[in-house]
Amino acid sequence: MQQLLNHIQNISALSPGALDLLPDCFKKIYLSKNDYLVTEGKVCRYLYFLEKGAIRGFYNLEEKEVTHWFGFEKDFVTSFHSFITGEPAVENIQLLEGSILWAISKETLSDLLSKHHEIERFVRIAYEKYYIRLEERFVNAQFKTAAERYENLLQHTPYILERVPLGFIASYLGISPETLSRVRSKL
Amino acid sequence: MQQLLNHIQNISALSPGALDLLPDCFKKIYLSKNDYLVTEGKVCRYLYFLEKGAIRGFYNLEEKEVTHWFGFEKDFVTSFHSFITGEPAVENIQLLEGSILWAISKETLSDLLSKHHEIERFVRIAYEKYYIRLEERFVNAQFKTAAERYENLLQHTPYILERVPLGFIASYLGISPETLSRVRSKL
DNA sequence: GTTGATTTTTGATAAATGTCAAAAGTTGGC
DNA sequence: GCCAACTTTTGACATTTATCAAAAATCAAC
Repeated sequence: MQQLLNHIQNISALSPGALDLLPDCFKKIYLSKNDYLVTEGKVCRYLYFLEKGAIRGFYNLEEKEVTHWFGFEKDFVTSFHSFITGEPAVENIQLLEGSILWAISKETLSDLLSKHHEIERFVRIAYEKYYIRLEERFVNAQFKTAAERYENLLQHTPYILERVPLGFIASYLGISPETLSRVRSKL
Repeated sequence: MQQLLNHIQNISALSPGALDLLPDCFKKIYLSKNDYLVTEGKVCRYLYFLEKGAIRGFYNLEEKEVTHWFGFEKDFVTSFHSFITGEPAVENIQLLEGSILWAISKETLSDLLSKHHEIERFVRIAYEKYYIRLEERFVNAQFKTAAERYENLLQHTPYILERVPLGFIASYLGISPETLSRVRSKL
């Protein structure tokens, strides 16, 4: 819990009063490798903070699993579209390692946001960071070659390589495992 | 101005008190086709609401202009990364048509956000909508073929075709103008 | 309307990446 | 340690998309 509180404080300082409310709002969850956190077709009503572990988001596109993001320590994770809109998730979220998470329900979060400007502010600022991160990935995905995307990953998020099988990374980069293998052999 | 106020109310209801503050916070701007709103290398200190007109964001990648987004009526536009971080913009924003915009400075907006929970809330909700929009584009960009991306545009944002030259649209879809032309001839 | 500039299309070819199949390597349970 | 399952690599080939060049179409200013 302390790690979550620290992470929040890092993004936007909260008053002791607001901070004290948080521990009761989150529920600790332990999950094993390969467990599912979110399943396609079901509404995702929780936002999670990943304290320890690794996780991937993927969906099934024409018989194939397409992994489109990874989460690690200190990431907030959820099926964002489903969580926000209340529609069924189109993606699955699965554990890559045994993990420890903290879950907050949409209702509890909404309540916090309504009652505490400083928590609303924290979320607003967190969104800015996540938006910028996604924007970078978007540009990378659409306008760079397979080799450039891989080099970019090496430079900016090399820890992914240590913790995720190459097949998932290939998918994450939008290339086939064979192409990734060839890109890697030429470096 | 009324259009801007309506649009904000549509996203998240504001009290009359908060709403009354807004007109003085925005400055009306008229720009002509081909004018620049944001230029690469300069810090972008304003957020804009596009009341009337059309606009594109692009950057120069290896001698080539890469258009990565369009804005139309009722869109908030800015060089988001630069506006949020205060770093120089890496992109350019250029008018595709003569346009009417409302500008708010970062300082003015920050002030509103700090003083009024309901405006912070509105921005938080607006971010959610923009995040979901970007997420959809990301998945589309990375995991669909050229033809699928074009068909997706036809289905979801056909008005872009009416107002933007095909060359820019090709770039927006991440394909060459020649490929776009061929995709179109087969439908 | 004519003309020059720009955009779009068409054709030929090249480069990047995907697919399929098989071999090699790795991993985890027993 | 061994075996079965899974992942990664390698090779041959197919497909998609880019590039270059030129023709056709469109646009904008006079």
